[in-house]
Formats: sequence, structure tokens, C-alpha cells
Amino acid sequence: MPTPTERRTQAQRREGTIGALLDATVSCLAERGYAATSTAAVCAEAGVSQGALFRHFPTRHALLVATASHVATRNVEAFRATVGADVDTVDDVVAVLSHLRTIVLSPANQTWRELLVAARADAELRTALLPARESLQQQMLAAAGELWGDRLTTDDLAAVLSVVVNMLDGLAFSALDPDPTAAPGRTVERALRLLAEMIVRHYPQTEPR
Amino acid sequence: MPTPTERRTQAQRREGTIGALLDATVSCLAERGYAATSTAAVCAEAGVSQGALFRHFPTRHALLVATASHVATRNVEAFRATVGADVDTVDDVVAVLSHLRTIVLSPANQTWRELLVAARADAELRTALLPARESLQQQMLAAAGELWGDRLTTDDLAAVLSVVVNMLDGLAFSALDPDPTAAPGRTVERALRLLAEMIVRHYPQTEPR
DNA sequence: ATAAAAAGTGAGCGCTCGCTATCTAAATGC
DNA sequence: GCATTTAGATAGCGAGCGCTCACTTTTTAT
Repeated sequence: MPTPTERRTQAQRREGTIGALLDATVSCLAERGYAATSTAAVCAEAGVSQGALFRHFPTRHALLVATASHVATRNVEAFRATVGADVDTVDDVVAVLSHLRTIVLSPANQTWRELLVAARADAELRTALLPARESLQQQMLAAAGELWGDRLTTDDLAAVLSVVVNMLDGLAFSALDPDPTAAPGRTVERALRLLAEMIVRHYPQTEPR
Repeated sequence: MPTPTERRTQAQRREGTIGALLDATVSCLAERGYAATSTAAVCAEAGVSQGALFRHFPTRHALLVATASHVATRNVEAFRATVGADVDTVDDVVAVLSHLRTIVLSPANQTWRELLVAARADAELRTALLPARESLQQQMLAAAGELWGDRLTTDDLAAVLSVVVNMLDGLAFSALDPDPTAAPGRTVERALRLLAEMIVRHYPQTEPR
């Protein structure tokens, strides 16, 4: 006799399969890419039938948009978690940048980037992703403000944030190798340290606390 | 009677259609994205039949790889053309960065980036693109060395190049709007100027010429 | 207990994909 | 001039795509 599968309410069943589908979409996008994330692949990964998918999401587009906002909240939470340590020396900034880099290389961020790239050629997806993009940027700015808000103006903060996250995103795009630490020549580490040095030199600490 | 179509050698015909196919692939990738760049779409854009495509390229993969090296040479040429002006003041560096940004947003670079993203989920494409990637990076480093080689060591040059091009690539990925100049708040311009200021402060000019 | 509603299944439809086979047109070697 | 080789056109094949529909299973309301 198989396990009698304890009773669940309809809301619980619904929530469960929707969550499984969203998680499956995230991992599919992160490790197979946008084109290979077919509805069949997602359903296989989630362990449900295609009919179940199309009951909760009217179209593939809707599934992807829902996944986008799903990972967007995760991403901003991961970013906020980075904030917290004091950053005074160059080494402190290097540590923050390295930590940010691992976050940027996480599956959730890979997923987000994959959707952003797909949105460039897809007007519907682009407009659907717009609110999440703006909210994400705003929340990241707010989180950064809690860390360095006493040293930089909001404009400067936005500028340095743009430099840092865009550089890390660019690195993530050009880092095709599965093992990013085995980069030849350590130019990435050098670049991150250079950026840290430039930042602390340009925005020296106001005074020791 | 239709135009009698002046006589061409077989080599000329071959070269002509191959060039048309490569150019069509570039524009398709740049404005429709990787997934929508089907063999039918490329042939329609190039004005040839599918049979003609598969005569010269055994598979879609081969067409894309050929297109990759095609645009790679264009990109390094465009980058070299940027080198030439003296860069002493912050405004000079800002001008160079802005020019680099327009290059990075060009169709040839969009194509290259689209292929890079697709290569992340495609092992064959990834290995096929590897030599072009390395040669591109090396040539860009050499070109940068001609401009700033007298001020920076090779390692420092590689680091600052990594920071600059990765940030510009990241900007290109997050710039989904067709009109990049109409960005809200001018944070991009602020970020570019900040980066320029940090660079000239960190690497001051040795002496006036 | 039973009817209604919601959740989940799986076969399959129309369509487009990359690619092939068969053909005609054009250039080349003799 | 004629046979051979090369370039290009066209129809269509098998596979996979997003998605629908008739159906069963599970929960809910009475």
C-alpha cells in the first residue's frame, strides 16, 4: 500500500504546485537558459503535468513574468543581507565586492539576467518586467544608503552603485566557465581590488568611529 | 526582358551570398535576439533560400560561429579606432568612455553579446567561441597599451580595462529601452563621470607633454 | 452521503523549427 | 558546344514547441 498522502486543503495544493513550478522555472532558466526553458522541461523538473501548469498560468509568458518577480524579491533580500559590516579599509570594500559577486553569480541572479536579456527582444516581457526592475533598483539604493548614506549624497550613491553592479553584471555575463574561481591570471581579483581602491580613495572615510 | 544580371564567377557568387547571410545573421541577432534568429528568418533577411544557407553552412551552429568571428574582428577594429586621442583631463576620459559606450551599444556588439549569453547554456557554442574571445581580449589589451601603456603596467591596464568594459557591458544589458539617451535621472552619465574621475585620480598623468 | 467545484492528468492539435532531398540555373573545363 | 561541377530554389520530413480538451482525482459544501 502506498503512503496515504496526508490530506491538504485546495489552497495548500495550489500553493505547493505553484511554488514547485516557480522553483523549477528558476533552475531551468539558470542552468539551461531561456530558449531551453520549455513548458515541458519546467513541468518535468517540477514533477507535475503540463495541464497543471496551464491551470495556474494562462501562458508561458505569465509563468516567466511570475518567476521574474519571484526572484526579484529574493535578489533584493540577498543584497540587503550583504549590508551590515563596517567598510573602512580597502580590504573591507574588497570583501563586500567579492560577496556581492557571489550573489550576482547565484542562480536567482542568473535567472533574472536571463529574463532581462530575453526582454530586450520581447516587447511584452520588457514592459512586464519594468515595475520589478524599478522597484529592485530603488530597494538596492535604499539598502546601500543604510550602509554608506552618511558619507555620500544620494546622487553619488546611485553613481557608485551603478558602476559596481553594472561591472559585476558584466563580469557575470562574460564568465562562461562553470568554475569562476579558476580564472587565468587573476585579472578579476585585480579588477575588484582596483575598483575598491579607487572607491575608498575617491570617498575617504569621514572620521574613525 | 529582365536585367541580364552581369556575369560573376562562382567564387564571387559564393562570397556574395555568404556575406549576405553573415550580415543578415548579425542584424537578426541584434534586433530580434538569439531565439528568433531562425534559419528561415536569416534567409528572408538575406534574400536567399534556405537551401543556399545549408549549402555554405552545414548547420545553424556553424552559421552562428562564423558570425561570431565575423563580428569579433569588427568589434576589435571599432575599439582600436577609439584609441588615438590624448587623454589627460577628466573630460577627456569621459569622452572616451562615452564613445566606448556607443560602440558597445552598436549592432555588432549586441550580436556578440547575444552569442555570449547563448553560449552560457550551450557547451558546443561556448568552446567554439573561446578562441575568438581570447583573441578579442588580447587585441583590446594591446590597443589600450598603445594609448596608456606609458603610464600603467600591463597588469594595471588589464584591471582598469576589465572594470571599464565590464561596466559598459553591464550597462548594455540593463539598457532595454530603444533610446538609451532618454534615461531618467542621468545616473548613467553620472556613473561614467565618476568612473572617469576615479581613474584619473588613481592614475594621475606623469607630466604634461 | 452526495453533488459541486477545484486540482491535476495525458493525449493530441496546429505550428514552426532545423535540416534534407530533388530539382533547375549558372559557371567552368575541355 | 558540351559535359561536369557548383550555386541556388523549393517542397517537405520528423521533432519539439505552446497550448487545449476531455477526463480522473481530491477537496469542499450541503
